[in-house]
Amino acid sequence: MSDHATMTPRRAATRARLLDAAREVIAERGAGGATVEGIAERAGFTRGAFYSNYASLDELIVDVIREVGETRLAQVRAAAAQFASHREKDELTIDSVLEGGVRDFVHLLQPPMHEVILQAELRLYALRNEGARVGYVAAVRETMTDVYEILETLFASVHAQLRATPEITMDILLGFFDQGSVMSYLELGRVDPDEQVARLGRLVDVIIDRTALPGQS
Amino acid sequence: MSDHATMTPRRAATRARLLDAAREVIAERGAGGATVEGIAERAGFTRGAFYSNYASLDELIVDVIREVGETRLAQVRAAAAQFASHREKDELTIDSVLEGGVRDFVHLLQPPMHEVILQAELRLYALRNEGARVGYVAAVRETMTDVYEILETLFASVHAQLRATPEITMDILLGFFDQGSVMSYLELGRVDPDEQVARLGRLVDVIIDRTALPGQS
DNA sequence: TGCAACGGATACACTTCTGTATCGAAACGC
DNA sequence: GCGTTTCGATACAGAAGTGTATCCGTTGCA
Repeated sequence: MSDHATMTPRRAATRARLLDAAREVIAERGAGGATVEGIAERAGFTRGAFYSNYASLDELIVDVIREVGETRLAQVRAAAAQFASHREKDELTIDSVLEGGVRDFVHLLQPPMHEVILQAELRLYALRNEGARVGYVAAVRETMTDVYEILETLFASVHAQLRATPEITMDILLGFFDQGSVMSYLELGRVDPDEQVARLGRLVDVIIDRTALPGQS
Repeated sequence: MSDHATMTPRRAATRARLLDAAREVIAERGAGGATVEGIAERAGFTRGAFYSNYASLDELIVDVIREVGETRLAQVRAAAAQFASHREKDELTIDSVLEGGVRDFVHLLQPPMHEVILQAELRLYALRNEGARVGYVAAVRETMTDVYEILETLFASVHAQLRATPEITMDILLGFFDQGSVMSYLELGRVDPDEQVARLGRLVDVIIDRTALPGQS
């Protein structure tokens, strides 16, 4: 199911358009407010096309969860690769490393509002639907593991210590940025990039131990 | 609007029943899936009763947001009062204070699943509806301020320093427990009290500076 | 006691969505 | 090139919800 490689190009393309449409509609109207009719129409099809590709709306939403998870993981890995290539030529002080990290990762911390809403909707959907939980949790955990490895490498390269276990550190990170982006949109209607960078800096000061470090400016 | 003191008892009682029903239905079916019909029926009324008390579903949901905010604030203040009375007779070491804090506040960190879902739904509703944002943000900020003052008093009494600003500290706390309770429900289907207490302890070790402290066990 | 206002129930017309069944057209195997 | 399978459109009946209009019992007040 949903393995695009094993289906005809036409079918794969139709499903891809339905997936895109579903992301939009769920972000706009919520998982509860999303209808087969609305999604098919947004994709430029009728309901007939939908039902010939998915047995139910739930099946499509599970597919959306899978796809969003894959996309996010790919983005994290791309940012990590970019960071790794930068790091080779950059000076290895804690500040330069942090600055590089911010430069390469900060776009992940400023999701547009519809992404914030979509994430929240999918999380809620997973809370309510047993069948979606496994896929959702797996995607989150995989992303967390990747991010934690990046963090560990990053701080190890400047001999800094994370103050907490991987699990706690990742819970802090994820919760912190989730909270920050939501409150930004609620209070300002937008996310301020400079503000997020500053918040990231202050968070780093909390989660790492800077006491016995060389190379501070 | 919604000031129960200024309306007839009958009207106030009807609205209270509709509010309770709305909380349940929103938690079960989402803000998008909640209907006037469903809420009225849950409250034991017909739609006629609903429309004679609220002009629209949106008006009721805004009232739910207000009520949930008030309830949470009251719970926080009750826990704080309980904690303050305990603290007078307890020994003032950092561990006894932390233990007392955990004892009095930990129930706030283990919301039942329907509360977690309701909170998430209301947050999403506020993200989508400009009219609900002001009330939502005010309620969150007021709660945050109260909690921060409690934290500050708590740590000052044992000469401990919070490592970050109030805003950052509260964002970490809120995000951390939001993240933790959601992931607990997704992975275990429940929140483990002992686990949450342990997480709280590890989080405290991250957000405070224990280095130059007296009275550690 | 009587009447006016209020609160809640019922009825109505309208809209939106669902799932299935049927049909034409495009793509594919031989 | 021709038959077969696949894909998407159209049609249909039914379910569920919406907001308004109307009606009736209750309550409160003089």
